Amino acid sequence: MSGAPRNPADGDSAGRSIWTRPQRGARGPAPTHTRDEIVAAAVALADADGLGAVSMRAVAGTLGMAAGSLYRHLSSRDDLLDLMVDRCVGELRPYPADDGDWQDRFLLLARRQLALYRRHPWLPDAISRPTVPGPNTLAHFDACLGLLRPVKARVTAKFEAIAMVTGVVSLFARSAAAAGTVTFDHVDLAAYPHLAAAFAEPPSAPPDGDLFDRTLRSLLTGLLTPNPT
Amino acid sequence: MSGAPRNPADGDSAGRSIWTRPQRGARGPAPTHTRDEIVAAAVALADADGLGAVSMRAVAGTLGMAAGSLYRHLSSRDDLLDLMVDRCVGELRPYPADDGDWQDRFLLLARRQLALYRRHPWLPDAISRPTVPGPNTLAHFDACLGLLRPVKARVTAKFEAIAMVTGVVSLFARSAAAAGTVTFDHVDLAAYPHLAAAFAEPPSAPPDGDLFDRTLRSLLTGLLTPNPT
DNA sequence: GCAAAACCGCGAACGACGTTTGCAGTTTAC
DNA sequence: GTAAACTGCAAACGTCGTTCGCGGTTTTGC
Repeated sequence: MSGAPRNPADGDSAGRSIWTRPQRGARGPAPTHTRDEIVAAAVALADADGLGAVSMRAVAGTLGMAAGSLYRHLSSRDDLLDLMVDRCVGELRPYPADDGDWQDRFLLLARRQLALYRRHPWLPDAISRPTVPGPNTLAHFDACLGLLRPVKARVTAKFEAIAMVTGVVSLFARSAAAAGTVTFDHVDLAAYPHLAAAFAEPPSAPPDGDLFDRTLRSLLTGLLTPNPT
Repeated sequence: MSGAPRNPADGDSAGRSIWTRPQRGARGPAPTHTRDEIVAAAVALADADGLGAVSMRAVAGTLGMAAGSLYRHLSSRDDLLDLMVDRCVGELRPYPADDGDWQDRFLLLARRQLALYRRHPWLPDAISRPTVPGPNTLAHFDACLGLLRPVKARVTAKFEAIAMVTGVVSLFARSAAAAGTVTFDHVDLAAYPHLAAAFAEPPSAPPDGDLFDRTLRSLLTGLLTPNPT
């Protein structure tokens, strides 16, 4: 009988999170697949068919291995999602240098973040979920703090601003992904006068400036400006 | 043999969505539970243990019925979630009157929305999902448009502003629900200098004014103000 | 060198999930 | 009064995340 230990670093207190668990044990045969391969396969699956397509069986299947074998590399599907998130957040590198106008730099990073979320539409869903931040996520956060160094504000205010900007970027990505999904067909507009009036207007094209830019700029100045209190 | 029709209004083109499906058929015995009872039970379950606790078996169980029987009232779990959302959005009534300063009124409604999301922490998750808007959701949207009537802006701009405010309220609710969840323990801060510096600061309490208020105000003026373009 | 310990991948299984189906019983319409 | 429509139930299907025990492989310690 082989006994209790089934996973590397599965002891009482060591390696509780993915980020501290060794990629492979030091004793047995070489794994046929690396952790990176697994995460890459999962990301490809999610990019193609959404988060729901990332099942243990599907991920293992594209790699030609059995579903249970995945648990040699990670201890749960949540771990896999955490790894996927951090891998994609790594695409944000390199971060903008922290010189010049801080708001411009910050917006540049936010725009890159938006592009990232559009490239991986499942990312907002994977992030809005109790997550253990990985090295790339921490580095991104650190870079944001670096960009905000010239700003005179409390640290908590900066934290809040970063979180809010990240959240708003998610909203933009989501609304772009869901464009055309919401339909008001087959709705009796009689009971909703303002809605009916809105639809009666000529369907003017959206020629306003850059909504993303304007939104984030007003958000940043609102949150990180020495407010009169 | 009873034949094809299994659900009320299950024909070819009628009653495709919950909102057009009749609550019960006209022919058979009286249902032992109403649709409202089912939705209320599901909401109670979600309030207590989150969206994951809302399984067909659990909902049916608390009502003393079999899981499959639920499909006499709705045609999928997604339908149930849509009903739950709309039921809770109904708690936003009555809407503020559309006189006085429109920004104040709008913020009042947003604050009520935040309270709603805190009362039902699963709501943001249930909303961020392809959803068919129910009557209460439509009424809420209509009320928002009513409050924005004195604003001189394109309809699309108003739509965007409403969506953005709703999204930001979700963010606030989520961040409040996840407060203390994110932990930076067991992280080697050496690699993240700005993060380390931030934690080195005295942990000043958050005595800033009203973050919610400031955020939404700057957002609204940024989105609904005649911008110079 | 050699045994013990640790690790790898596999296939089968477990419990929970959403949903479907056939059936017996009940109510309404014609 | 008969046929159609509806209700609820128990059982089942397929999928999911996850666990378990098994042979086979590699390293450790002597």
